[in-house]
Amino acid sequence: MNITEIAKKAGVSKATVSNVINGKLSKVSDETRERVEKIIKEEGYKPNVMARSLVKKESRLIGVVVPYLGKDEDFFANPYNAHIIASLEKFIRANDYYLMLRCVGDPREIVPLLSSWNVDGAFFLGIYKDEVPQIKSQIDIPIVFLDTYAPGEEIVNIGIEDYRGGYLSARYLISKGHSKLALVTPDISSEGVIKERYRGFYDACREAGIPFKKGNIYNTESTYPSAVQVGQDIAFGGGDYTAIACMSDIVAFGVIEGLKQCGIRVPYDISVIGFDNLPDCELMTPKLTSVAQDFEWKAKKASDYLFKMIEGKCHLVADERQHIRVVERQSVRALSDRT
Amino acid sequence: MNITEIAKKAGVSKATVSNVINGKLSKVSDETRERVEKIIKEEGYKPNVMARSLVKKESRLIGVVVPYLGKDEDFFANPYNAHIIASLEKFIRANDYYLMLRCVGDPREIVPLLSSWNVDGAFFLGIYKDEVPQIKSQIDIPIVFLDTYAPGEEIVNIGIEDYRGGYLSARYLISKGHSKLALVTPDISSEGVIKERYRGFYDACREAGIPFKKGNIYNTESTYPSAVQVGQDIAFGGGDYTAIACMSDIVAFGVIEGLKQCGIRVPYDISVIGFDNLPDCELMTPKLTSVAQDFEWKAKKASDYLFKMIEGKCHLVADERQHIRVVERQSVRALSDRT
DNA sequence: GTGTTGCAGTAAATCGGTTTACTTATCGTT
DNA sequence: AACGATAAGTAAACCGATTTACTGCAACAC
Repeated sequence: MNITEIAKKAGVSKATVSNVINGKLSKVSDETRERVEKIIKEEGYKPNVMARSLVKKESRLIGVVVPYLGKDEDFFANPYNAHIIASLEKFIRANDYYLMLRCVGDPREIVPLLSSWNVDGAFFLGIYKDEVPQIKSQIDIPIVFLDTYAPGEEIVNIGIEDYRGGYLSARYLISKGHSKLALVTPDISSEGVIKERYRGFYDACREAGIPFKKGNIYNTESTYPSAVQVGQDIAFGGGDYTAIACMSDIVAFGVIEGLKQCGIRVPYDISVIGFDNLPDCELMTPKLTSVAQDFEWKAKKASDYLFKMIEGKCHLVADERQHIRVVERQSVRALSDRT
Repeated sequence: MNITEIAKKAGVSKATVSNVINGKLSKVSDETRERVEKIIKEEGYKPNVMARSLVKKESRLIGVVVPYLGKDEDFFANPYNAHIIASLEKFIRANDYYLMLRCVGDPREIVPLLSSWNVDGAFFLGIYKDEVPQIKSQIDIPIVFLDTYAPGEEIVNIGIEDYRGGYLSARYLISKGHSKLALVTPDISSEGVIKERYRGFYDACREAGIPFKKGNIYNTESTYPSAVQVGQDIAFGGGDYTAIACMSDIVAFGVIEGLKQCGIRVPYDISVIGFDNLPDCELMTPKLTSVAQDFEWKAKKASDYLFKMIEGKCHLVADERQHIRVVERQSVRALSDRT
C-alpha cells in the first residue's frame, strides 16, 4: 500500500494525500481531508520512511555510537554504557525519533555510515579528543558528545566534573584516615575523563601531603575480568595499601572480587571506592562506596541539546558538567586509631 | 556528493557507477572500474542508504523490540534485556546490518512503524502469545521471537527450557532440605516464560510431596524496587519460609535487599535462588545461586535464524530451547539436620 | 558473408514520497 | 464589469539510488 494507491482510492492526487498526511490544512478542504484520512485508516497505511527521508533529507533517525573495549566488543562490557543507552533510548523515543545503535572499535569509521543513513543527529559516548576533529569534519549534523574532553573544539559535550570526582575520591579516602593509596584505572595518558579523574586524585593527594607515585597505579581495562586480574595482582603484589580507588565501578567490582579470591576482605583488610554509582553498588556486600553520577541527568541534558539543535537547525557549543558527590556506603572503612 | 556527480567526474553513466559499487564485474571493464573506484575513494563517497533501500526494498536495518515494564520505561529496568540487546547488537553488526532499537509498551503498536521503515528483519523480546498473531499478520518480514510461548503459531522462537528451569529451581531447594518454599514472581497467568517456570516449579513440589499453595506466591514486577518491596513484605509477613525461589535474578536481588533491610540474613535465615544467572550474581555477597541461561547462545541462535531467513528470503518455523542448569553459589544453604 | 554470442556501457523507468508551479473556481472590491 | 486574492487541488519535477531494456561492436562459428 503506497501513496499512489491511497490517492486512487480517494479519487485525489498524490499531492493531496501528502498534504493530508503532513497536516497542510490550508491546501485541503475539510471534506477531502476526512475522506482521505478515512481511507488511510482503513488501509492501515503508513508512509514509507525511506522515500520521505530521501526528499526531505531528514530521517528521524538518531545514531548512538558506543566505542567498545576489550575483546568482547559489546557495549555491556561496561554496564555504564548500557545505562546511558537505556536512558537515551527513552528520550529519543519520547521525541518521536528512532535510535540506531552501533558499537565501534574506532568511532571515526562510523561517520561516513551515519551520513549515508541521513541520520538527523548522533550521540557519541566517550570519544577521545583527537577523534573529535575528524568526526566533526566528516559530517555536519548535530552531534552531542558524552564524556569527552576537547577544549577548543566547537562541540556540545555533556559530562560530569571528572576532576572533582577524582579529587573527591581521594579526599574521601584520606578523610577516613587512609594514606597508603592504590589507584586502579584504565590508561591515564589520553585526554579524557580518566585523565581528569586521575589529575583530581593526584592533586588531592598532594594537597594532603600524601605521596602518590606512579608505582601505585594499576592499569586495567574497563571490564570485569580485567579488573579481577588486577585485584589478584594487588593481593599478591605485597604493596602495603589500606585503600584502593577505582576509576569506574565495574573495575571496583572486579578488584573486590579479585581481592576476595585471595582471601582479602573488603573493607576490613583494605578499603575500596568506586566511580559511577551503578545500581549494582547496592547489590553487593559490602555495598560499594562510589563517586556518584546521574545517568538520567546526563541523558536528559544530552537529548535536550541534540533536539534543540535538530529542531532549530543550528549548531550550539556547550560543555555542561554535572556536579557530583560521593555516595557513602560500606566498602570504605575508617582507619581510626590504628597505625 | 551523489552518484550523479561521481558519474560526471568519471565520465560514465550513473548505471556504470552503480555497477561498480555493487560489484557487477561482468558489466564493467577493469579499466573503467578502477577509474570509478579511484574517484569514489577520493571523494569519500558513500551511497545514500535511503535511496538504495527505496528501490531495493531492503534496508539492512534490523528492528529490536523490547517491551518495557514498570514505569521507568527503559530497557534497563531488567538488566536481562540489556544483556540480550548487547549480544544481538554484536551479531547484527557482524553481519553488516544496522540495529534499530525501540522499547514499547504494547509491541503491536510498533509493527506498522517497522514496515514503514522497510526493516529487513526484527527481534521481539519477551512477547506474549496473544500478541503474536497481530504481529505476524501486520508484517511479513522475517522475525525471530525470543522467550515467547506460542505453540501452533508458525514462528521462530529462541528460548530456554523454562519448565525445566522452574522444575530445577524447586528440585534444587528441595534437595537442600527445604520444604517451606515461597515463590516471588511476576504474573503467572499469561502464557509465557514465567508461567512455564511456575508450572515446572509447581510440579517439582508436587512430585516431592511438598504442598505448594497459591498463598506462597508473592507477586512482583520484574524490577528491582518492586522486588525490594516484596522482600520486606515477606520479612514482615510472618510466613515461615526457609527458602525463596525468584523467577528472575533482578527480582532475587531486590528480595534479598528487602530481607536484609529487615535484618534477615541470606542464606542463614532464609535461602534464595534466582533465575537468569546475570553476571551480577557473582558480585553480591552471598553470591546468588541461580538457574543459568546463556545470553550469548540465545543471541547467536536467534541471529543465525534471522539472517538465514533474510538471506534465503524464506520463512522458517522453529522453537529452540537452551538446555539449562543450576549454578550453585552461596545464597542457598543446606538444611541438614535442623527441622 | 551471415548469424550468434558476449562484452561494455547507456538512457530511461522506477521506487514512494514531497514540493513547486500552475490552474480553476469563487468571492469580495471598487 | 474588471481585478485581485484566496481556496482547493493537480501535474510534473525531484530526491539518489537500482534495474531493465537496449545499442554498438568485436569475436567466433559455420
